[in-house]
Amino acid sequence: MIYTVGEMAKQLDVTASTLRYYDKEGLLPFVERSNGGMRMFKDEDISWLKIIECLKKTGMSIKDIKHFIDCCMEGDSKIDERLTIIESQRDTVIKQMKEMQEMLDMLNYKCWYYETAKKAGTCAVHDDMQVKNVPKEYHKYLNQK
Amino acid sequence: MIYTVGEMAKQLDVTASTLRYYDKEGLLPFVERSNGGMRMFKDEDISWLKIIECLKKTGMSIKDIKHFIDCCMEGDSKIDERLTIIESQRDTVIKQMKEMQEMLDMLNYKCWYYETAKKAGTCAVHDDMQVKNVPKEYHKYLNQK
DNA sequence: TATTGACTTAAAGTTAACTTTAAGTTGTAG
DNA sequence: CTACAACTTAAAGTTAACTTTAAGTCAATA
Repeated sequence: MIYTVGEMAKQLDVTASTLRYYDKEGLLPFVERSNGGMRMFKDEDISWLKIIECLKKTGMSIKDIKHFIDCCMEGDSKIDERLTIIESQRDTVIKQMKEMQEMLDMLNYKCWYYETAKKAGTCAVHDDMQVKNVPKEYHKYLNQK
Repeated sequence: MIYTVGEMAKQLDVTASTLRYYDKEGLLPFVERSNGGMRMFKDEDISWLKIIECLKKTGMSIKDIKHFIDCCMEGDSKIDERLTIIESQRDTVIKQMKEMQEMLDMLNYKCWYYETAKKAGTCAVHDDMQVKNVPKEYHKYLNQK
C-alpha cells in the first residue's frame, strides 16, 4: 500500500504539516516521491515513524533523532553507534520513569491531603493532625502544605 | 531561615532568573519582600516550590500552575477545586507512565535487535531470523526495522 | 563611608517544535 | 478536458518557557 502525507498523518494521529516538517529536517530520508514530486509513504515506513515517535516521546530532539536516522541509513558500519544511542535513550527513560513515580507519590499524598481537608471542611485539620493518623507512606511529606 | 533568590535557586537546582520569572508569572505570591524590595524565601516556601516543581515536571503549564496556586491562596473555599486539579494531574501522570512503559518496551526490543546485529556483524541477520529465536516479548515488534 | 557582589525590574532575545500562509502543482473524478 | 481537493515549497508566524541585557538599587564587609 502507498499513502499520501495526509493519509499517513491520519494513521499516525499527527498533522500533515508535522510530517512535512520532519521530512524537511531530514527525519524521513526513506520516503519516496512520485514523478510529480508527491511523497509516497510505504507500509514499512510506518515502522520508521514509530521509532521516531518513540524517540520523540521520550524527549529526544529532532536534531538527535536525525543523527540516529542518518546512522541507520549508513548501514551495518553504524550498528555500534545505533546500539549506543538506543541504550542511552533506554537509560534516560528508566530515569524519567523513576522521577515520574516520585511525582506520582507526591500527587497521591496531595490527594489524600485534600480528601481529608474536604471531609473536615478545612485545611486546618492538618495543623493538629497526629502523625498516627497519617498513612505511613505519606510521612516523608509532613511539614508540607 | 531566610534565603535570597540566589540561595533558594541553588537549593532547588534552578537559576535565579527562573525563580524571578515564576514570580513574575504569579507562581510565588507567598514570597515576602524586605523593605528594600529583595525577595525573602522562608523554609516553608520550599514546600510550595516542590509542589510547583512536581506540577511542572509532570507537564502542567505555568498558567495552570498559577491557577492552582491562586486556588491555594483563596483558602478553604477552594478545597474541592484543588482536589480536582491534583486528581486530574495524578491521572495524567498515570497515563504518562503507561506510555513511558510502552516506549521502554520498544527501546528494549531495539537494544536486543542491535545487540544481535552487532554479534552477527550485520542487520541482515534479522531478515532470515526464525521467530523461535526472537524472545516472546519482542514478537509484537516483528516486521519492524 | 566606600566598595562590591547580589539583588531589582523591564524589555528584548532565544530556542524548539511546530503551524500557517501564499503561490503554485498534481492527480483523480466526472 | 475541466474541476478541485490535496499536494508541493519557502518563508513567516506562533508559543512556551525561559535567558539575557541594561540600568539601577541593596546590603554586607573593610
